[in-house]
Amino acid sequence: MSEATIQTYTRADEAFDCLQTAIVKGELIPGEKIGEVELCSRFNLTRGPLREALGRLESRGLLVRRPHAGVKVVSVSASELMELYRIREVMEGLAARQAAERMTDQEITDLKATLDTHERMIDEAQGQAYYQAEGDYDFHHRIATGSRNTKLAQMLLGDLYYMVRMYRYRLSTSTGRPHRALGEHRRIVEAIAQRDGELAEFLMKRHINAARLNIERKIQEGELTI
Amino acid sequence: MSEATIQTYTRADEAFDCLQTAIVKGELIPGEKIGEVELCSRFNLTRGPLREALGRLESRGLLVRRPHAGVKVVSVSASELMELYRIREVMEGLAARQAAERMTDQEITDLKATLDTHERMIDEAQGQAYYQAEGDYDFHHRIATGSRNTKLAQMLLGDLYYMVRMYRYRLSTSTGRPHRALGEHRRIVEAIAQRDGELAEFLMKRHINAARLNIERKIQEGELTI
DNA sequence: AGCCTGTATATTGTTGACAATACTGTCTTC
DNA sequence: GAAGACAGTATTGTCAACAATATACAGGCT
Repeated sequence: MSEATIQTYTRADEAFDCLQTAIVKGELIPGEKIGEVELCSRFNLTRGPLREALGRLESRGLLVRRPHAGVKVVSVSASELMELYRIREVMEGLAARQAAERMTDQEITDLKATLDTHERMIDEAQGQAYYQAEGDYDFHHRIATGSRNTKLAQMLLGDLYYMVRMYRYRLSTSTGRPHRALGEHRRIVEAIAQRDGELAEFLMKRHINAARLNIERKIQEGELTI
Repeated sequence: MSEATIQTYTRADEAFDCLQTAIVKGELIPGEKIGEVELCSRFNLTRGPLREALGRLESRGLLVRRPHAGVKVVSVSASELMELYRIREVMEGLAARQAAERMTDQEITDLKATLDTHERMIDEAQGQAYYQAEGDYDFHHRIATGSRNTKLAQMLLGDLYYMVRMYRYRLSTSTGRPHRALGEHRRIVEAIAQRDGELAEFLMKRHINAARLNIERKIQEGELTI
């Protein structure tokens, strides 16, 4: 049965996916109040499944809801975005450490291969921040999964990354940073390949801290308004 | 208006709270399949709001849902529970550090006062694990809130604690551990009072690690089956 | 003129009925 | 006698109408 893995998708799941990507891609702008009927016609849904999806999104912190008053996309302030990076720092540090202990050799080989792909992507898609961001996302995704820590991966992939990506979509990566980030990625993978969990954790924390400082600097220089 | 803060509660919120506490208190046992209509009659609800609540709970990882097949309470294995503690270790470490930097003097004073209350609780309610657990929860709750990191507090209080409490309800605290835990709490508060974030983080991580080892030992000794 | 109050309206919350799907038991066949 | 297929049933997913509430606007009062 090749179709055994085809899980039946319910309308609520569909609604959830649609809304989540719409929020991440910035089609629904933060702070904007959105009506239920408008969303229904927009995504061809009925209100039942939609409300279920809204509940899930609210629970994940992507929406805020006031009873009888409507829902709106969450708007994260600059300081809150920085706090998000602080959380990522410790959680992904843990993920890197556990990945070093638990990833299979095959997974590590694949991870190295993806880094090569990313390098080509950065060279080819010169300045196209979108693809660079996707590459970065891919890397962190693999580490989170490689940790074999179900809840940790769930929290990173299901919660934090969506919120971070929501902002990464609209801020261009600074020139030079992608190459530096790639170098940092390589060192982290090196540590994982050597099964040095402590080092992998340290390097990952420093990597995310660098990304945070990069954004912080941009905000202070006024290049970026959130 | 003293009633300005009375947020209108919707039936879905009610359903969510009911189910969450029912799961945490063990009234709904893990792995057990539960029907929607049964839940409705049990909590005097209708299926609409209930389904919304189920969606939220699934999104938080307290329930697992298979389309057209029903929902069941998530059953966390022993190793998964240990992973939960690993996550707590890094996240609460961060919370303690930020709390040391940001809590007001008043909050610290209050925190010290609650520790005195906990001490009395432990002495009086000799062996009554329930109250001891509540005191412990209270302490960690205050630290998380004191971090002034909205998302961090949300993830700790809204996600992790419920899963941990779900198991703490059914496992008795070992004799001797409450007093030791209280001592550890005192040292953490001491570090926070001295605004020593680094120390607070270290002590909190060690505290949670000790709790993890305590449970791990019990499981290995067979005193505890999950 | 500004503020408060009351009503109208539009939006959200809720309900119960209907449709689709997975499980269970029985019957048939090997 | 056991295994597979079929149908019935019970449960979940979906829908559209109804009720409740917050916002907005208009009118009156201070």
